[in-house]
Amino acid sequence: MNEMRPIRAKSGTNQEGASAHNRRVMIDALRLNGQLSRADLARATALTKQAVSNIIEELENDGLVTSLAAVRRGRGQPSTPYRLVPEGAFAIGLQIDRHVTRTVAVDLVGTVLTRKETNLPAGGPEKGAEAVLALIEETRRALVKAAPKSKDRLVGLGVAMPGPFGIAADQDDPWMMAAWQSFPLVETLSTGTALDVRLQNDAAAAATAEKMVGAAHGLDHALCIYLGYGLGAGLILNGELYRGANGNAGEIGMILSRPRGGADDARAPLEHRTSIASLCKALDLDPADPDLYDHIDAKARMPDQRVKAWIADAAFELQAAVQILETVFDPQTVILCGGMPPGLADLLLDALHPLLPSIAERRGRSAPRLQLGFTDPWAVAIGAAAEPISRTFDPRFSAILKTRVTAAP
Amino acid sequence: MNEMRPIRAKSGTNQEGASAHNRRVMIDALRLNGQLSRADLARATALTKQAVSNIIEELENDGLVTSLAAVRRGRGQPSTPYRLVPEGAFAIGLQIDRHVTRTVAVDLVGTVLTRKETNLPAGGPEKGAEAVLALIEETRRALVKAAPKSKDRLVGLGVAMPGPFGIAADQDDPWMMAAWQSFPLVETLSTGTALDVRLQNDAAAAATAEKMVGAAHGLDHALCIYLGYGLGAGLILNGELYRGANGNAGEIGMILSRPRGGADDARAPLEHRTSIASLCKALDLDPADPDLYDHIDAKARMPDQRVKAWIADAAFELQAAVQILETVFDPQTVILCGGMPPGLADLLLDALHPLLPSIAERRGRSAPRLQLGFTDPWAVAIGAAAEPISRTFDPRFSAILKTRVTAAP
DNA sequence: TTATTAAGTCAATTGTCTTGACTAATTTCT
DNA sequence: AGAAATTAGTCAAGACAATTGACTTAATAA
Repeated sequence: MNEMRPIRAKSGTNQEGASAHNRRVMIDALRLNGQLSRADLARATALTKQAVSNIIEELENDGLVTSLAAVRRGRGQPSTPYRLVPEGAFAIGLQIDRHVTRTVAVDLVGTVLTRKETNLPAGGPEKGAEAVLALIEETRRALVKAAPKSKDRLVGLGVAMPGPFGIAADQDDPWMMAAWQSFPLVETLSTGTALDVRLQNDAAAAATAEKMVGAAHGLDHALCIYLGYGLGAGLILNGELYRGANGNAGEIGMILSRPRGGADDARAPLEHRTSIASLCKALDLDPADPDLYDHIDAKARMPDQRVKAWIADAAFELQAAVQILETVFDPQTVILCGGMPPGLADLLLDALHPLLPSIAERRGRSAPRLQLGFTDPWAVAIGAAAEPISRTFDPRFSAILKTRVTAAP
Repeated sequence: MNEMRPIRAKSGTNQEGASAHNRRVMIDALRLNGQLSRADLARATALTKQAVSNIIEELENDGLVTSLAAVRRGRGQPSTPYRLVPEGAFAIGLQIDRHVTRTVAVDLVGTVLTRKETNLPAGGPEKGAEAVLALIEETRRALVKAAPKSKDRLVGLGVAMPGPFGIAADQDDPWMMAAWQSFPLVETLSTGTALDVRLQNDAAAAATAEKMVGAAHGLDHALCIYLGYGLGAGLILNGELYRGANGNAGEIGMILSRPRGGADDARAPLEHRTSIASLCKALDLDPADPDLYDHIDAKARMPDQRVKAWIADAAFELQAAVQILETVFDPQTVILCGGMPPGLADLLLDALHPLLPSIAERRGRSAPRLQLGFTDPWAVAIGAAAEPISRTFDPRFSAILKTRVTAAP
């Protein structure tokens, strides 16, 4: 009788949605400002003192916030500040990369409590999935040992791996990332761990880390360029990570552009020239070498001609990338991060200046156009762990709505 | 006593915020689906039948929706569909461009009711502001004549002009756009018209038009490349127009890239090669000529060598721009629009194919990677007029919050 | 004719924020 | 020293909007 076309509509909300949002706003405000009194919170959130009082009391009962000693702030009754309780929530992060697999556990404020690293057995996900589950189990045990409360307060498992997802990928990748990308990893880990599992690409995870405990803390519009084995960008727009229609937003390593000295139509992916993979190629390093980081570190400390040439090339491309991202997104700042030795990062940042002119050159900037973020190789795993915390506690549109709008990775 | 640092926090919400959101969700659903019954709406929005009934009754009393004849849909009581009432709201759009100033008035569903065009007196905003106010007044009168209800139902004035805003601009622009860009236009128009005035750049306006009545209707992730006198992009992300930290997001005409055949470091703004301005330059046309459109139309119908060369050049650059945007945003589709004769648009679209490979090439795409949007020169003015409608009636995060978070243009 | 299904209403309930009056603690003014 | 002003925070009642569950109405299917 009826054609049964699907009805397209956004979800509605109710008082509980509003309440959930307000709880998140309180937590966000405490995270951003360190400590605030109930009156501070009322002013900052435009809610009434009474509403704030009720919510704070609830959060205190839930073990998410705690009061500090009263402070006198001039005239009037002294205020009682509140702060987040780190042990209020925990999450585990998993990074699957080509040469290494890492897990970390973090608490509500982003402190790292455990970290583990392993090399997956060759053979892709069919064999590797089991090892990954074992690693997570081990991490969980270590976390419970370090923080017994975590047993009931684990909010989820965040997974980060190189993107893009859902695309016919390079088949000539010896680390079988393509196999991992098409493997039903989220489902496998969900059933294997009974945790809420979400997947993002490594650049997005790096951006999540920068947002929670790094240079993007408190910024609503920030872009993280992540220089790892590949090249990507994590996009923080309107205070939330932007994923795009298919979870592949920010894969700037796949921008096609002309190499220096190439012909007009000789277009190649940016990450062929600007990534740790390209550095390894340029320096004849073995990317699978467990001591790769130290080798690169040594090279960066005493750069020879080949290192200098790679840096010049990479900086040339990154200048363009930064200018493009600034022009397209109009962000407050761009953050350069990646799993590389600090020496290399400094050389690269240096070589990027002066930056190309862009609309980001405006009077009264508060943040620098480009700054260095985490270069810690663990940043991606930390960001992966930060995602469940962010999803559970940060204010976001989808958290208000009745049926959670989940974007497929 | 106290250091008085500002407290950073997001705004809270309450039942009224939730209610406002639900109203918007209903209107959005009716806009997207044409007509829906209360039961349909309840299912689609995850609200209860009763809640929907109350909201719909209220919207009907407010003159925003109306019921249609009951329809039998198989077993069960027939349902009563509702649809939007076009006369429920009106808005005026103003486009200030280099050579021409246009106003249009639209209703709730985006139908254009009046359109006016004028040439501003030379001398920039000091002299032009008065003429603009007069034009708006004239439009308002014409609108009231065409739709008497509009007198009490005018929700705002949307203004579109070329960006970027707040940047030290080209001073050698004979049309004094720089002067307009630094002129306090919003304030002047606000006081002069007593309307709610908001400013956006022309590409954003074009995207707003595409979203309300064009190719982006119902899409949550779409990019509109706007080829006008300059070159820009309007970004629809998560169903909302993205403005960036300073309202300049999408100014892709200012991407610096190497011209075909140029040296590696010979970087120039994209719009120097890809814009109607560059076309005029290439064809020795006078951009201020009131018959410019017809001249270009004639050229496009019988393209000579110079036209072909320009198209090849522009398409070469646009291919790269589309690939960059797809890679960075991972949208559902990219829409090419602009104020140009359809013949030229077709030639351009043709020359853009085959598109460069990108992550947008995935199985099961529902929308084409690139499609043609409005080429109507009035699209920007229509988009400007659609902005107040969208701001007033579309679901958006900021509409739920207590203190409206307004981004400065 | 009867059962089933679906749309939509009625009336009471619930959850959450708001309102306005209040208490408490501190500094500033006289 | 005492009074006034200011600020933090609580108490209790009220308002608002969605929910709940029973009900009515109207159609098709058996």
